Amino acid sequence: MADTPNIDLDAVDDVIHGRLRLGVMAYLSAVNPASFPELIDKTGATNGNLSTHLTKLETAGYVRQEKGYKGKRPQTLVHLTPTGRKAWIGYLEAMKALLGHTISDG
Amino acid sequence: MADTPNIDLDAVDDVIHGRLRLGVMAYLSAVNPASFPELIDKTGATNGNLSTHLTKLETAGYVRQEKGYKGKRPQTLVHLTPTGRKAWIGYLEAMKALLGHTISDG
DNA sequence: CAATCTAGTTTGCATTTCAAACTAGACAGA
DNA sequence: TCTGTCTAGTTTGAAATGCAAACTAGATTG
Repeated sequence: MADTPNIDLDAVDDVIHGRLRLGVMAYLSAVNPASFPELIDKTGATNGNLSTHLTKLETAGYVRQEKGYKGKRPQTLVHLTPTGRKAWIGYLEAMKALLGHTISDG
Repeated sequence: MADTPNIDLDAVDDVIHGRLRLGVMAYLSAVNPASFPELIDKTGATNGNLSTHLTKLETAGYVRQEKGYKGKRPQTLVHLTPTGRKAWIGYLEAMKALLGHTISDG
């Protein structure tokens, strides 16, 4: 049967899809909040790069950066927002739909 | 439970990960081969854009473009290569590992 | 008080992405 | 036949994105 798969790329949120941001979101979905150095460690990003991408996620409303102190040193805690979690779930669904087609492959 | 997830972004193949290329690969994983216009239709890409990305996938050895004729009109058939299918499977695994962390979320 | 370390931001270059403009042949009508 | 239009694709240049080097700022250490 030729029921061809529906490819809905618009459902794939580009803000999340970017490789590094995807890593950040995936990590935050399990560990929330996470510190800046922790994210560098886990994702392998440089600090400059991470900073840029966090700003992008923050602009989209997906994370919140809480600038505080750990002792006397500054420490940014990155929180996944409710909006961010919702977007993450949506992304998971979109990807599941997209990636699922191979499953029944012989 | 603080066993933090391992975020292996290097395992996420950038050639596949690009949004449009992801759509092409997903479609080809189910419908192989597919024609150029069919891919335009399914992914919503412009022809210029699709052309560029197919070249990229071809350079990576993931697809093969078979230029033939349907009647007298030219028709390019895009085939997923064995290498491409292998890469696709690898991509699926990488994403599964990355996206899986949320599953047990309450 | 000089050097170094942690934490993070700004900046500029390099790559990537995208669609508009173009090429080329097939068909349709006068 | 030759003019226009349609399908099928490629080239190209402008815009967005991604990345890490260079920089800022305060804390700690010798």
